[in-house]
Amino acid sequence: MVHPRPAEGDAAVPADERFDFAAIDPKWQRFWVEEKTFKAVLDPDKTERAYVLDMFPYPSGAGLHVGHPEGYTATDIYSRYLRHTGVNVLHPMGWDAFGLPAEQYAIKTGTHPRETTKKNVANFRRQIQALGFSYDWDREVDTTDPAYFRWTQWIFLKLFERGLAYQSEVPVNWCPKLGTVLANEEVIDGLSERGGHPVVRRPMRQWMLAITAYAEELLQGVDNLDWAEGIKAMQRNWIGRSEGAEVDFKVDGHDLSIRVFTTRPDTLFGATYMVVAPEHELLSTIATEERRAEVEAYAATAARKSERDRQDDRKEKTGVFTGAYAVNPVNGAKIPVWTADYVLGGYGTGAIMAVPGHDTRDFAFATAFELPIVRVVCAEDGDPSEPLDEAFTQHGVACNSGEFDGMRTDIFKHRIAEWLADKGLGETKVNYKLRDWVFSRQRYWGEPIPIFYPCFPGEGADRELWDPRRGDAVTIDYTTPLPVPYDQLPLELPETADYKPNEDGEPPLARCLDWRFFQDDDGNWFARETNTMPQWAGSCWYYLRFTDPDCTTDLASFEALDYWPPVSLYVGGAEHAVLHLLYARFWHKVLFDMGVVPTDEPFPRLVNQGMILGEDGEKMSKSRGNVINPDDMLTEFGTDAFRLYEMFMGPLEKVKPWQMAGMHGTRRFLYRMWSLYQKPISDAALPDEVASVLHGLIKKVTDDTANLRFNTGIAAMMEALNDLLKVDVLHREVAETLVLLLSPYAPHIAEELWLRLGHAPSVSQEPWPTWDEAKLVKASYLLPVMVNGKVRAKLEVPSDSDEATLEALALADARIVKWTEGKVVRKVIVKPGRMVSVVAK
RNA sequence: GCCGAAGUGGCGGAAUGGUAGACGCGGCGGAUUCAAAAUCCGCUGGGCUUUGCUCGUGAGGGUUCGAGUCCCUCCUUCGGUACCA
Repeated sequence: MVHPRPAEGDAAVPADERFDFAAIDPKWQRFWVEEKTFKAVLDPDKTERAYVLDMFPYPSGAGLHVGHPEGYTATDIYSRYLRHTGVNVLHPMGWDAFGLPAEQYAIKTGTHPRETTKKNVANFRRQIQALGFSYDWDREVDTTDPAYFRWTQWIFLKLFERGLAYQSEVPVNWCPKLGTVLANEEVIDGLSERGGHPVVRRPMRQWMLAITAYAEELLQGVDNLDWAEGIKAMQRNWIGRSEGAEVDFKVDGHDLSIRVFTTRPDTLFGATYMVVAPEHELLSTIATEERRAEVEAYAATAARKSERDRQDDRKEKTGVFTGAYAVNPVNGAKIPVWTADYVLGGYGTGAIMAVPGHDTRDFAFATAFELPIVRVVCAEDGDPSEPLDEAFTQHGVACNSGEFDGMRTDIFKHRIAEWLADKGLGETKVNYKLRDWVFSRQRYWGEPIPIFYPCFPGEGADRELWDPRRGDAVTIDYTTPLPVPYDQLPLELPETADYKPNEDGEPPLARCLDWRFFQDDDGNWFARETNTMPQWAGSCWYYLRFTDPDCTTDLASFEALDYWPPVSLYVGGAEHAVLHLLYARFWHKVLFDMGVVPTDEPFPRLVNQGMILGEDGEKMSKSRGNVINPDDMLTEFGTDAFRLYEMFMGPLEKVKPWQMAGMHGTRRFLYRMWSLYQKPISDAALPDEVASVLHGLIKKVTDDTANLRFNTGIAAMMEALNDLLKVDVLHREVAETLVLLLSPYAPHIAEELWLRLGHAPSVSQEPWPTWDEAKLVKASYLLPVMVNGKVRAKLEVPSDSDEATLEALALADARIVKWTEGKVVRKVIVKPGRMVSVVAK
């Protein structure tokens, strides 16, 4: 469709022509892509720069849903706005494309995950481009591209060099029948969710990342982040710092002690028994002969349970007495040692001193097994001899605690820790819930871990003719992990048609023998690591790659990393509140310590868009049949109406239900906007009232856009449009300003109107309008007058009236006199421009 | 349980401690039409004795000339998390 460029001053088009989005949307989308309108260029002279980033999507086969464009539209409006104000903006998009669905599809159909990914990426790109976003498409990245994951592997090697990547045997859910490892969520009552086969907890060699080494830095960094309080709280809770003390309890009759961790050393005198986790290393040592069988049976049962079951079973406390006794170091009391699965092997020391008087879990356990309960804390005015019918968990005053009686427990807590340290019985200690990150997956479609190991002929192998690539028996020395040399990166995935892990839990790569085994020049054999990285890996640093996506010498050039980061605004769903954001912050801090990046936090400002629910107020899902497809919306309502609606629904962060009727509303707004520009354009000077309204609108829209309050910014434009449609002419200044204000929100119609106003494209590169405070002032305004807190009159008063004048005007008004008659006016509060409040008794 | 967010018309939502309900949807009435859709105009929180009065922002208290907004207690919903000693 060809749009004749109208002659100067003649914007008149046939009055019956409607905004034809079906023709106009693709026209401008093509224009932007072809002209590279939104190409971001590193220009050291442009000091005002911004990096506006969306959490890049996993390109699923289902395509875009309406939640994606919510955040994308918000960042797009913001990016376009910043560009109008002269800021150099980096606004990229890419694909987090490794992941399980493509692999499962491969197992089912034999289609290579690479093919599935390629197809899905193409579809996502098409859908996203149809939304008219101002991404710099020259910076598109794909985590599955070897040129990209070369640097993911590079970072892994750096972590390995720094001792932050290591191997460990950690328990996983292993289902021998299915021949696979299962996630906690996939195990129900000790059986696999699919098929109902038994699942065991089994230690398997895994690669781990030592995120706990950064626990304190990750925690402290949270304080300075401009993120929603809720998300910051979730990160803090996940890291889970707790301060307390470790205390040694001697085991009676043994030359050994068991160390416990407690946050309440002030309750030490109340420890009436001790519990060690079923997986505790000393359990079988301390168990007495007559108790041993029962203890071991209990430990075996506990080992068989998945974490999920252990959580589900927690209402009912179980446990077994070991027969052993420990000595309380503060009072010499002999207390029984039990084992119970409410004590976790992986936290603290895997053993606790139980204080049933002051811990709810210990109280429940002591009650169930009839163990003694002693009060050692009471309220300030409480009675130390009063029995406890539930655990008293607050701080208070120490009692039944020997020499410490009467001391406030919050002080006692620190005093006793020092006392224990002096006596060599313990020390203060900080613990974190955060665990090291299990970084390996027994899967095909992920980044290969760039590590290899020496290997040797296995038992019974013929040493002379031995060749592990033929499947000869092999012994791999996993204790000697060797890094793939940097110049051999990327280490790419081998081709295979077999994507399933085998019955031993070995990943598919283990069967790619030609890839797995190789010889050095001296004829020594080596075996590659066959686990791959988890999906999180690629998303841990993609925001750095966007700054310089084609760099071949570094993950990005120094100049790019110095110029663009940190991300000035990061927008995405709250479902990534913990894992992605914590992992990315971790990698970023390591890179910062290495001197690779200049800032210690990657995302100083984060906004989480609220989920969009279905029209029924429920989460959108196929099974509920309440899914809205963006493609359908674009066809029926146009891109701009869709963008406007998603922003007009309510505040960005809020959870909001979809309302199809709302789409009609924003489309109608655009039709009306189009019809406004059918009016004759006047070059006359603006009348004062019009100028006042226009400048008020500029101020409101500017303020709302800059602060991401898009819903009210749109409302202001709707309101202005309603007024403007009532007059016969459209002043050129109004016409042009309005197009500019609209352009970040509804860029297609804005480009078209800008063209028809006689300008060359693109409106997106025009300067943002500014307002003049002086022009906001009107000659008079409506002043509400209250009597005793109720509005009784509204007076039209001159804008320049002073307080005394306003007070006089208010008190003289007949409607006010009616309410003050026969009363004494005690006080008059006058706020010029706001209201007058009269107090009369 | 704990942490976080939020409760305002028929619905989505607006309101620097200062006219509660902007804007949009829906509804009602009208114009246009043979008719309908679309479009345009007007009205639209409840109640009443309707130039006006009164009630009204989850419930109850409090601070203030004035509270949706600030403080206290409680209720409900949503999100996260959980035997973390």
